[in-house]
Amino acid sequence: MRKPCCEDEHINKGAWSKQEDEKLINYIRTHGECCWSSIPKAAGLPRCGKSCRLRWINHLRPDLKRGKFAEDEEDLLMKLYALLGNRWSLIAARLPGRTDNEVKNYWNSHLRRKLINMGVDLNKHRRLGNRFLGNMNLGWSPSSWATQVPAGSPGVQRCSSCAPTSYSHVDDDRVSDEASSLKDGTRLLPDLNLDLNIRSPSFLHSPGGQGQQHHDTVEDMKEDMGESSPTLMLFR
DNA sequence: AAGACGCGCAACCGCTCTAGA
DNA sequence: TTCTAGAGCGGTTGCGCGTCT
Repeated sequence: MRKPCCEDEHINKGAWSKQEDEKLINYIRTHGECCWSSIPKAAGLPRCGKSCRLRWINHLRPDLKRGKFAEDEEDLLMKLYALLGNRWSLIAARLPGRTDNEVKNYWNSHLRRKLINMGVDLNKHRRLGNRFLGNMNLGWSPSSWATQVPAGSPGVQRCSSCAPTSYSHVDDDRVSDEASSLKDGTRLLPDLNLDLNIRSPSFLHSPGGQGQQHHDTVEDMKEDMGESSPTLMLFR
């Protein structure tokens, strides 16, 4: 029987109060993000470390972008879901200012329904294999990502003894189980490019190259396939 | 006006993974 | 090598709010 992480009866649960938020923000501004399990005691918060971490990551970080998803974010989210599946933290890492929880909620409440309404069977949908990925320009590199996402939140120092937390880097290893097996054991995701320039899948071409059409852009594909939404094609 | 219903979001739960002893 | 604690993740739940009847 697993012991609950917050079994202390003095631990608060439920919505955070303004005072609690302020305590946590002040503590992290002073000491950095470090050792979540000790933060509640050190900051004088009647919360468990897990709860503090979640509150900070999902609501208090200064670099968060709130509000409705823009159309391009929505489009990128669909592409990333097609590529990564329900790895929300990885998807969120590629949507600057968005959290995994936010991405997950948005997917479940908006996009899933949208796709279902469009007749996309998400149960049938499986993550794309190397057929498709091999034709996508996934030129992402950890260094390029590092230039897009700061190593820490603006104005927030990091404890020198601690590794960065998840949103400040992309956890390549955790992607590896499926993605790494896609292409001769070569890890693909470290090369993921946020541009996600999609080239038409080779399986759409005639195999011999005779009469083979080369689609350099999504627009080309749309023209050829008469598709209104290139992203939707990922789910078909 | 009020009760029912649905939706969106915040937070919790329980699991896996990893690092250190 | 094994054990343990902490961190992180995805799934699920519960609450508040808006809309509908």
